[in-house]
Amino acid sequence: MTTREQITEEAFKLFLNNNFEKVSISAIENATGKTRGAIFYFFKNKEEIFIEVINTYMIEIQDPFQKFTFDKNMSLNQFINRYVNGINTTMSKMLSLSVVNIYKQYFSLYLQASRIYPNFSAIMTQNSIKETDLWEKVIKRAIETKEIKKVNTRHYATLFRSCFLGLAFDRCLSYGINTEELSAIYQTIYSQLVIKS
Amino acid sequence: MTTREQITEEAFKLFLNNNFEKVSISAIENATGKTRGAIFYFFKNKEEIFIEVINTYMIEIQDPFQKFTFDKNMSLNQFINRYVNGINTTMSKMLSLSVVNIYKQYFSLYLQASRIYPNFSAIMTQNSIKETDLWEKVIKRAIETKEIKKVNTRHYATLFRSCFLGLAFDRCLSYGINTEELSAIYQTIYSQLVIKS
DNA sequence: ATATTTACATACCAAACAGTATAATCAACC
DNA sequence: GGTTGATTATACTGTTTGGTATGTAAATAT
Repeated sequence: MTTREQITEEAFKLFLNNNFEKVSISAIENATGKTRGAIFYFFKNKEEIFIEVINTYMIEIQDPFQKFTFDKNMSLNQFINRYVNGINTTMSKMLSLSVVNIYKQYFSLYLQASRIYPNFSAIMTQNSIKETDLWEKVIKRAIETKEIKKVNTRHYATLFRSCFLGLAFDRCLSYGINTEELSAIYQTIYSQLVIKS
Repeated sequence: MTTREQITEEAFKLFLNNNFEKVSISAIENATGKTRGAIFYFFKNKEEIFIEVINTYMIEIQDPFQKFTFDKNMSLNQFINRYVNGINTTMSKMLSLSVVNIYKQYFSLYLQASRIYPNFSAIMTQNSIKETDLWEKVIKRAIETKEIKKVNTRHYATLFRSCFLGLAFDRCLSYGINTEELSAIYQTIYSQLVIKS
């Protein structure tokens, strides 16, 4: 791993646990074992380190998840399973770096970024719309194929998306989110929509 | 308004827009028109100001909402309307103090508090459980009275709660939440559960 | 009338901070 | 083996920070 990558990774961990202002260059020195000289050789200032952290660990990492293959023949049920699995793997990736309470830290960093990183809000808004659109497509197809009843597709798309976010946020200060519970809730909603044959 | 209240209110506005570390005592001086002497006469240190802010604007303000009258005879449909209205009024109260993007600021403060305010996580966890319990009670009654179909009450209680939170968080960086949309989504879920007579 | 408390204001300080200037080290290449 | 450029270490600086020490005018109590 290059020095630049080391600095970014350690800074990421620090920014997860503390506010931008609280993370001092000295702290990054200690965490990386490098000195001021090395840090300011690669980065112009602290903000630039933050930008790099967000690019690496919040924007690029989300991309493959956003673009995860949308199979034309996928049923809503399959999509739900795929979605929950996607959440699982993304978060495993995170957990391999950090330690505990990943959601709380992630949400915190997310809001920090919205203050410091230019265009962050715009990028995340785009992602949100894209994901909801994806949900809607799948739901529409599920209605066409008579997998589920006819419902307001936009509302259900929003619901499927918000439901995970909301649960994650609600639980982020306590015992955290549980993939099985999330999956079960999705199944409960689904079971009210599905046309039993 | 007492000096103490003035300091608390101005500090609240500052803490909504900036991280704890970024809000300097000087900033509070400027915002209130008072001086260091006054501030440290009423508060031991910056943390104590923060604690007071959280007590006043996050904990006490939520209490009446948490305890909002649960009428034994209330249908799920009525409860949903009451809930959405409750959100509306709570947020109006906030808006009268602050300016824009209230959810983003509120979530940010919420996560700040979880780091600085002792027991904040525990208090909020309790609130969360209480609210979900309340939803579950109403749903159970709605099943008993044959208002709605038989469903997994815990899952739907969690869903009804998470749905608002998730939508609010999802939209907090963009155009914000819309009460009509929220209401419509709740109605869409409800319409799949209701037994049409 | 005097003493004491309340409610601030002013001046100051040590520590921590981000960032800079410069020196030292290292590897690669001629 | 000396030169060059990339990388890292060290020493330092001006500024900002939270907090304190002290002062003081008015209110209240005795």
